[in-house]
Amino acid sequence: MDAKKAEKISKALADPNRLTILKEIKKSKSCLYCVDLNNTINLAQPSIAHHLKLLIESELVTSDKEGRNVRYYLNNKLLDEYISFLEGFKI
Amino acid sequence: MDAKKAEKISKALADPNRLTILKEIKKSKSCLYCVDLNNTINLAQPSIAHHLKLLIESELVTSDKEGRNVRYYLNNKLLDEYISFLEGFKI
DNA sequence: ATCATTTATTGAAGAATTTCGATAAATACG
DNA sequence: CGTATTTATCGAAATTCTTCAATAAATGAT
Repeated sequence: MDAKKAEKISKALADPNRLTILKEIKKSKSCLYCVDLNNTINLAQPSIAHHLKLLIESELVTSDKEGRNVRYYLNNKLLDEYISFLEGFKI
Repeated sequence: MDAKKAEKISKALADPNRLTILKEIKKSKSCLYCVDLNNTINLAQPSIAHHLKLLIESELVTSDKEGRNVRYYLNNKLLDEYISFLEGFKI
């Protein structure tokens, strides 16, 4: 992973609501629907959509459509690559 | 590590110049002087000082004074804690 | 086909971040 | 002491990010 990609992922992680979304994805046993976040996160719907978009653009989260719902998944592989990048800073 | 702390660290990592600083700390074999960064990073001195301050406030980087220089170190322990926090998102 | 539900987009306001010039503070050197 | 070097702080401008209301788009249900 290059620094530019790591920067984008760091930015995706640099917001409390996006961290909450990742926690909810984990809690939901591998996926969740966007609509479920409206109960968990105290933000207007367009704001949640915005945060999901940033997470997807960072590729930390993937999605697929199921009818009119969207399911979200964590990209474990990319998270591992990001972690490896960070390990590279260690002495 | 709680989410608030992780957010702060993510923010510290969410800038190309700060990632460069961390890389330089690594390259310098465990420490470096602030003044060395002026050659590596194309920013005015107050900007570099600002980025170093954010890294130190996140506690990802520690420092100690040596005469009029300051040495910077990576906080390996905190980086590991951050990585553990991220691992917590994995399925 | 109509209506309801879920998600996405647009545009704008406010907040936070980045950057720099100017300047101050601290320390080393002669 | 006076000067040079290194780092920190202040204040302002520019940019980026967050948030929301309004609205659109897509799909499901009746």
